[in-house]
Amino acid sequence: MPNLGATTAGQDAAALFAALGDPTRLSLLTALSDGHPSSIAGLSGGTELTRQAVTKHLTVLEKAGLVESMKVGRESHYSFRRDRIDIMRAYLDGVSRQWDDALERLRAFVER
Amino acid sequence: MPNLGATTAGQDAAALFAALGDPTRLSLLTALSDGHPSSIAGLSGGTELTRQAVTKHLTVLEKAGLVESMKVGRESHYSFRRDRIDIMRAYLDGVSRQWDDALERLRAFVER
DNA sequence: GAGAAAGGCAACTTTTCGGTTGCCTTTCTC
DNA sequence: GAGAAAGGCAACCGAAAAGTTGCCTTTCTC
Repeated sequence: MPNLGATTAGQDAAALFAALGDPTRLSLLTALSDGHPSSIAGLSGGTELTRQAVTKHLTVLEKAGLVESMKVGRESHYSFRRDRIDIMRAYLDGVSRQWDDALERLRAFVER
Repeated sequence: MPNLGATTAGQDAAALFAALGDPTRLSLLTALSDGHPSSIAGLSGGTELTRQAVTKHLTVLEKAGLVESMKVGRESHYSFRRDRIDIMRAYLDGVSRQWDDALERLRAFVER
């Protein structure tokens, strides 16, 4: 009965959430969220991860649009894309608002 | 240099995001977010998925705390937990606020 | 009480994911 | 210009995830 044929918006949101659904990627994003664009070497330094592992995670984040990269000389500088965070927050707002509305309808129905 | 040793809060948030990072689960959650607790049969009806597949997804959602179940006769009724959505929104707020702060510091530095 | 509806349990297959290793190219820097 | 630093590319590995099938139990309902 409910529409389970994942909507387009749902697909997008799922891709974003999936990108965030890994502790390492979330750490990378947090590291980038301080505003300093960082190189791959800079981000993998101080970790037990190999440079390639970090590269893969950054690629996932970039494909999800949460991060963007720019070549600077021999380095790749990654930076945070704030607008995408807003998209997800909007999605979560939508879900919880829908929930609020449902509670409201339920209350109205019960009190009638 | 940056702290990549995934924080506790980050771990929690990652688990929540991971639970949402699948189109099917996101659809299930959206279906539940209208406030009607639904049975497994009700949720899998109208999908190409088997009942067991839906059950697995619901288990994932329940372990992540996004959903709770209650036995009613021979049925299991699943419902949405709104408070967990708030946790994720708080995380996203934190990330984007940090970003805002960084921009503010940058602006202050440039204008000095 | 018999058949059907709802679902739990467990084994199994296939795909994806996180990660590593090895090698090659590009760009610095002395 | 030679060596080092930064990183791209591709093959490979092990574990987890997504989904299926088959069978058994519980609860309705006629």
